[in-house]
This record gives sequence, structure tokens and C-alpha cells, in this order.
Amino acid sequence: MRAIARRADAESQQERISEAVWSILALKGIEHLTIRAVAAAAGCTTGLVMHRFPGRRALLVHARDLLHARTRARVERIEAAAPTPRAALRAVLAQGMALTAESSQEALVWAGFLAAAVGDPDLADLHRRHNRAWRERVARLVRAAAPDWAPARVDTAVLALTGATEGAAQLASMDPESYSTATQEAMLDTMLDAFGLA
Amino acid sequence: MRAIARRADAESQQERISEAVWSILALKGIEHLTIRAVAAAAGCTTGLVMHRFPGRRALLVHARDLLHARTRARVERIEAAAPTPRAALRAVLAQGMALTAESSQEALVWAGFLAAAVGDPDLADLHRRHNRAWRERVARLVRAAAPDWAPARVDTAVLALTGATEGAAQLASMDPESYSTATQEAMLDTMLDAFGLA
DNA sequence: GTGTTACCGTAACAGATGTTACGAACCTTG
DNA sequence: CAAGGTTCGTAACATCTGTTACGGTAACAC
Repeated sequence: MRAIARRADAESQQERISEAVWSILALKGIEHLTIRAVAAAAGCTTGLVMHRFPGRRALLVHARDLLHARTRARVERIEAAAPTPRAALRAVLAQGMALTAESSQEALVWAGFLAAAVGDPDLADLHRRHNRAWRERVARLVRAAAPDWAPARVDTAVLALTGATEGAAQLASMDPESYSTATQEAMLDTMLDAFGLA
Repeated sequence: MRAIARRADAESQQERISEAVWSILALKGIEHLTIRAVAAAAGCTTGLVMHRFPGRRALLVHARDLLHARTRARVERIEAAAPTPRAALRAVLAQGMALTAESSQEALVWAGFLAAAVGDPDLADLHRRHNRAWRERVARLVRAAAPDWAPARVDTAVLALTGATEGAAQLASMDPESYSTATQEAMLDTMLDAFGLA
């Protein structure tokens, strides 16, 4: 009974701590992601952080998994609400760009995870797994939007779309005044139109 | 006389040290970029590193500037050798993707600089300046390839092309077996074709 | 050759960082 | 109420990091 309540509390604490990790990653950069900084951002002490996670790497892994889980849930909600496959494709790709303050911050967090994955095989593996899942999702949406395309054509379109949205998110998150939301959306619409997916 | 020789030596040492920075950034990630690691990779001691650079930030700034300078020289060579504006556009964009071991490594280095720029206003400024120069170069090439396009059309095409190539480089550098050079080049050609720039 | 200067390797230092150990407060259980 | 276990804050520890200080050495001027 109480065990369940405690476990729920523990999970909520993990969630709060992981959100603190995101916050630091987006605001200060990965070089300042220390246990003490995480504890301060989460409003607790390093004792709790180390009690919930076995070490710093576990902190990053859980924060990465949570980001993936939230993105997945959001994307599935968007996908389910879209009236047509093509609308779903556009909406799903749009949420991957830096169109809102939230998604712009997520792009910075993503950059932090990317940098952390360099030279860390475990995080690199996680990165690849989540990225492949994302690519597979976009591929499914493209196939639904254009059922008669050959696999090779789907692959190139998927790489172009995922690359462009991710690249745009990176560029915009670091230079917001150069890449307005209108410019980003125009880019997406132009691409979908050029590929025959509008 | 000797002063000139010494200065040349000093610059060559700075270059060697900056290359050590790249190497660590690509191989170990920015979290392991320490003065001692740089000295070890450059085959010298921390005394020389600190003698050539006033501090760690200067190390990153110079390495970033040198990467930009080399990329610029390479791109201008490619551009000058291209027979047509459209060939120049394609070749310049292609060198920005992860098609060779060298450019793949550069994508990892670029990711390290990006992460370092988060939360560091000076490096973020440098990042923006170099990125805007890159965007302006691609825009010039697009205008040369399609002289009658309206500015807005150029802008969206530039964002799509720079974003897609940069995003592809990021994806491929972290997951080489998922993104072959053929796939990347097919993506680029498809995009140029779809935009009417082939 | 001798004094001088710049170069740079060695080593120290203060602060930060990941991690561990310990103990107090709290809750559960008998 | 008492015993025992869980939770988590405090503080210590060893290590690592950026930076500084010092000393030896080689090149140069005369």
C-alpha cells in the first residue's frame, strides 16, 4: 500500500530531477550540468539526487528517456487528432522545429544530449535508438501520405524532412531572431509541396 | 627576423593545439575537453598550452575560428572550381554533409561547439556570426542559381537546404550505418531537383 | 664567453566535482 | 509505545580542473 505511494513519490521525484536536468541543459549548457547544479535547480540536496540515481550518467539516461517518452506521447496525440495522413505528417514535423519557446528549449536540450553522447557509448546507443524510432515514425507517416512510393523514395524524403526540421530547430534555437516561426513554417510547407506531400 | 620565425612557430603551435581540441571534441566529447587532455593530444605540456592561450575559453574560440577559416577556404576552392552556379551550390552543400570521414568528424566537432555555446554568450555570438556567414554564402549561391526568384523564396530554400544538410550531417555522424553516403547524396539531389535547382 | 631575454616544462594551489559515509527524522509494524 | 527500516540532508573524501608561480634552458646581443 504505502509502498505504492512511496514508489509513486519516487517516480515523481525522478521526474522533477530530470526536469531540472533539462533546465540546466537548456539554460547553462552541459558543461555546467553538475550534481550540485541539478540539486539546486530541483530544489533539493545532492543527497536526494544521489539517492534517486546511482550516478551522473543515470541522470542523463533517465532525462533522455523521459524526453523521448514525452515527445512520443505528444506526437501520438497530434497524429491521432490529425484529419488526414498528410496533415498528421505536417503537424508531427512541425512540432519538431523550434516554433514555440518549449520546443526551442527542447532543441537546446537535444543538443546537450548529442554532445554528451559523443564519447559515451551508452548514451550514443540511446541516441541512435531514439533517433531510429523517430525516423521510423516519419517514414510510416510518409508511406501513409504517399502509399505508392518506392522505398528508396520514401527514405530520401524521410532523411530530407527529418534533417531539415532538426537542422532548422538547431539553427533557430541558437539564433531565434534570424529564423522566425513564419520562416520555419514556410520552409516546411515549401518542402512538403516540393516533395508532393502537401 | 627571429621574431618572425618565432611568431610563425607560435602560430603553428596554436594550430596544432587547436587541432588537438578538434580531435578531443570529435573523439571524447566536450565533457572531456580539459587543458591536460589537449596538451596530451597535442604532444606537449599544459605549460605550453597556457603559454599560447590565456585560458580555456580562448582555446575554444581559436579552434572555432580556425574551423571556420578552413571551411571557408575549402568552400571557396570548391566554388571556384565549379563549372556552373548550380554545380557550385551542390558541391558546397555536399561538403557540409557527413560524406567523408573528415567531414563526419567535423560534424561531431561542430556539435561540441554548439553545446559549448549554450550558456556561453561569447561562443554563442561566434556561433551566430559564423552561421550567418554560411547562410549568406548559400543564399548567394541560390540567387546565382536562380536569379529570378523572389527574396522570400530564396530564404525558404536556403533554410531548407542548410537545415537539411546540417541535420543530415548530425544524424549521419552519430549513426553512420543508418545513413550511407549514397543516401545523403540522394537526399541532396532530390531536394535540389524538387526545388528546381538541379 | 657572458649577460639577458623569451620559451616552456614542473609543480603547486584553490576551487569544483562525483561519490561515499554517516546520522537524524520519519513512517511502518508489532 | 518501542523497534526497525526507509528517506534524505550534511559533510567528508579523493580526484580532477583551471590557473598561477617558479625555475631551468636555449637562443640572442655584445
